[in-house]
Amino acid sequence: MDRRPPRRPLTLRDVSDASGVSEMTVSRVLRGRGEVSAATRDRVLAAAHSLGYVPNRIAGALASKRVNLVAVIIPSLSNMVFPEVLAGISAGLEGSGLQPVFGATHYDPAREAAVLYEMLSWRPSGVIVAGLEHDASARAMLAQADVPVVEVLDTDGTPIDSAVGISHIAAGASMAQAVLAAGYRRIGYLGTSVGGDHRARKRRAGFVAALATAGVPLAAETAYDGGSALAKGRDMTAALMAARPDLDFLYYANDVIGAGGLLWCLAQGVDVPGRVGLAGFNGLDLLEGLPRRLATQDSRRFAIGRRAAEIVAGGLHGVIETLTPELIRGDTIRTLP
Amino acid sequence: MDRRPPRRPLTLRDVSDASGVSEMTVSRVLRGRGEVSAATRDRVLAAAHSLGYVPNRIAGALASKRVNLVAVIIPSLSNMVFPEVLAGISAGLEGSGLQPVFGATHYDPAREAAVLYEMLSWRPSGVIVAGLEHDASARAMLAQADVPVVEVLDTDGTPIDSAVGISHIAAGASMAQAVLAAGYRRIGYLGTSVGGDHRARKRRAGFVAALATAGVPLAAETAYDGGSALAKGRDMTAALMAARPDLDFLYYANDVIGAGGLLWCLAQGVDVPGRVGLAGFNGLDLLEGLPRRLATQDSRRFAIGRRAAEIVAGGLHGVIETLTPELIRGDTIRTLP
DNA sequence: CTGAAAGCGCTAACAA
DNA sequence: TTGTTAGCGCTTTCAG
Repeated sequence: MDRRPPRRPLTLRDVSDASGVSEMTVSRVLRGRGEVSAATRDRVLAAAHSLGYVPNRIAGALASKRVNLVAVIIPSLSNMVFPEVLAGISAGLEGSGLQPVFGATHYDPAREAAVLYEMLSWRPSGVIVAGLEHDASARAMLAQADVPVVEVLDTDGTPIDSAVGISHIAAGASMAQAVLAAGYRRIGYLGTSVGGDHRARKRRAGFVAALATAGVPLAAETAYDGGSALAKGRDMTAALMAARPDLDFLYYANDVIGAGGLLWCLAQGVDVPGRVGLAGFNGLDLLEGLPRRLATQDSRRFAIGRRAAEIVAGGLHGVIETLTPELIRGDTIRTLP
Repeated sequence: MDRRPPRRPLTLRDVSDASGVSEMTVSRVLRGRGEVSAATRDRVLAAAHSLGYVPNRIAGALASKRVNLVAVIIPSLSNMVFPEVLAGISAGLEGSGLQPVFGATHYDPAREAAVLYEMLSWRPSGVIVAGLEHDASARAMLAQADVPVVEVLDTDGTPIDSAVGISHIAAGASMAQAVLAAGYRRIGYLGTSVGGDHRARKRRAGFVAALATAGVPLAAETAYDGGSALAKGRDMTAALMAARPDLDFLYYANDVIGAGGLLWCLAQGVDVPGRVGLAGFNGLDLLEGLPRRLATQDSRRFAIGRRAAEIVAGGLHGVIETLTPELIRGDTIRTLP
């Protein structure tokens, strides 16, 4: 081993001195650009390696105007769904040399704008942001950003640049049709009270509208906020069924509360799907281990993240892709009326 | 899709021209540093705002050698646990002006080193990395990095700089003692086959060692890889109990497979915790909604993330904190032998 | 309180 | 194939 490296951070110049090759050529070797003789390359790499040199991308980015960062802005990390989108983004960025930087908004438009400003100050090569709803300031920044901007998870609205997602209005409507076709008529909705969750709101709206078209009103509805969603689903279901024992179908804002409701029904010996039908949303893996499979719709979040990343990596603009959320009937919607 | 003509990005100079104030003073205003008259400040802010100027932190970081990025390196995003650590980091960074940049290693040491190199090239203000096990190259880079390095989730080993986590060996041992005290003697372990999961391996080792001290051998063991963990837990449990019906306790590598096992037992009418006791690990919220609460240990992942972030934000070095994972007995370990 | 000059460490563009 | 010359857009430093 050589002696301890200096506390002063190493620069290209150190590698240049150690190898007797000009800074420019060292730079070429380290980036794998341009023609460099094998001998020179070896000398440079040996020097860089033995010094433990790590290039300074800040300087590199400033000089080249190329930044390998992608800004990712999502509401939260606690909701299972977003990490899965991140995983998809991570997968889609694979091999492109791009790296995700993420920020959470906690469903607060002002924080979204602040986080976005912060991220744009790094001049990322692209922006991926959840949803189509942004405040005026965020909207202006996104419109001015001269890089791919992909709004994900939702296509019910007008994107600023590209969008990849599903129509939550259509998803709600599609579920309503399946529920009606199965003969259920006294239908309750169990949602969340997170004001900023536009996608849940749209599903509910699509669901209610489709019911209305068939002359069926929403019979009851309730909402929760915070805490363990599985337990909340159980408790909400117990409360709603106590208040409205006539209900024959329960549509949940998401699979986790739906699973809680399902477990409650099974524990109570309620006949599912005969006496009461159930459905959630997201298509979580989780459901596969339950004693009975909850009806749901696959929200395609991994695929959405991956596709968004590909759009950014490809430097594309104006791409709009609406994926179709597969309806998974599971065991909680009866087949015959 | 289409492509857009590049626009020249705005610079300080544009704001300077628009406001008639020198670049230097504009810079001061925008950073809130130094004494600037209210009148000048207002003029500058008005100009910056109306232009939609976003500062270029790349240039700023190069000039000031200050970077508001924190590198976060975790094995994966699909395992619930890591997003929660990220959420803790996000919370701990709140108000510090620091932003997390994350990368996933997929439990591959070579990828860990590659991701780390990539991140260090941005000269982050700190590094938070999962675990104490790294390859020689990663270890060397971390040792040379002149910023806080916090290894999280595990304290069974020697950290490079700081560490915040729990002792998984002790956690396994502690669970073993609870199991033995309850009188269980024919004990099986249900784990994962992810080779790089050092923490699960350490829990198992601590568990087995503590059993051995009491003269009790591990009676059986099995492992899974991939797929829906809840379903896997159910299937593994079914298979193991079929092969070894004499087992009276099942220790799971994590709560999700444990929950799957619990649901299977309940569905089969197995007397839990009388005939068979069960325990998992992590203390997931999920468990609160199950018909019976699985015994587990809180792995303190949010707190760990937050604390690690605080260490980075504080610029601290050499801090070692071992949190204690609370034992949650739930309803799946009997109280009397 | 405000401004001018001199880089930060690297790479584009050109020269040799 | 390799080297030289200018910056990239900002902040530090020091002068007014």
